[in-house]
Amino acid sequence: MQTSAHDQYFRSDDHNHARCRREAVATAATLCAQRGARLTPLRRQVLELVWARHAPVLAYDLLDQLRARQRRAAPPTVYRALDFLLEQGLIHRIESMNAYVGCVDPFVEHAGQFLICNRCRSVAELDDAEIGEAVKAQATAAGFQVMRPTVEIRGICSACAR
Amino acid sequence: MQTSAHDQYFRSDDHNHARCRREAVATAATLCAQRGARLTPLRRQVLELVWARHAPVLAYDLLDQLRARQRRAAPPTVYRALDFLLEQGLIHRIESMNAYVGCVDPFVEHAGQFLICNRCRSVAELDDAEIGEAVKAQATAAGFQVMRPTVEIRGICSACAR
DNA sequence: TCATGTTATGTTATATTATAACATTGGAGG
DNA sequence: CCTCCAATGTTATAATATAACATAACATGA
Repeated sequence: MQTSAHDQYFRSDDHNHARCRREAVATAATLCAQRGARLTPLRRQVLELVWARHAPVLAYDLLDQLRARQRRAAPPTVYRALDFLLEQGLIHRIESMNAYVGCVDPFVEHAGQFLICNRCRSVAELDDAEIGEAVKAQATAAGFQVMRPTVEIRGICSACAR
Repeated sequence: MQTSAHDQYFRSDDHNHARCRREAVATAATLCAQRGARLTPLRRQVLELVWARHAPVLAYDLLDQLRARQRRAAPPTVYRALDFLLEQGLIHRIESMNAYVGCVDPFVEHAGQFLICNRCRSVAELDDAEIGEAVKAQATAAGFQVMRPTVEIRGICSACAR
């Protein structure tokens, strides 16, 4: 399989995504166990659904999918599970899409920075120090105390630009 | 009147905001005239309402205010005016709040970066080259073509932290 | 001037996203 | 087992946004 420098950002179409998802859920289970947080069957199921792709998923799409899998579900079912996963840092909310995406590094808390393709919707999650420092520098100059930085870069990924 | 280094970011409570608003609307009129875009009474009125403060305004609050001023208005009335103002670069949408804020530099197109106080909701609009370049560098490394960068930093402004 | 096409606004209905409030269930620890 | 608290179920509704079509206003060339 060929690789390129871009691969560390966006996943190729043919990467083993089942494995990504499996590992993400396993990691989540470990972290929750460590923290005494309960990754219930519902929450785990929602996490799996969010991990369907490296792309943001809408809350009501999750709702439809839960219902398709014979689970009684209403909007709060989904939003509460998402709230739990957000609190645990297992997913991120993409503000510019009202959507949710799995966190690729849930071990340490971080807001993340996202490159989001407008065509295929794929997301690359970054945690770039230079962006973070540039933001911090401006905040400091303004006497501003950062609580939650949102950095979402919309555009076209290399695969879609070809 | 005392000033501090922070003033170039957030406006003090006692700045002459009526003047900010007047100038913003005058600038908008000039730009629209230059471009052959029509800043109709409705659009101008919405722009004035968005400029009520240096803080994001919700679409349905604008709707209520239009109605309070004896104008027949429905949601599309407001959203269409907002769309026009966004297209002309006269306002920005704050994705993390579903809200809209006046652009402090509408002469050149730019996405802007925002420091937003969670307490008083005041916004400081930046267009910092370092942030922009750090984002650009990551995008380039990922082979990603940036179309619309969203940078919204939520936190506490210096006035509210005191 | 007025006929005409185009842009802007009015109007009604509905889609989409999210939360409030209260009832019920189920698990963990005493 | 109890008991309590956390999790989920359930119903209703709030908040944000757009679709679709009707009417009005405006610009411009005949």
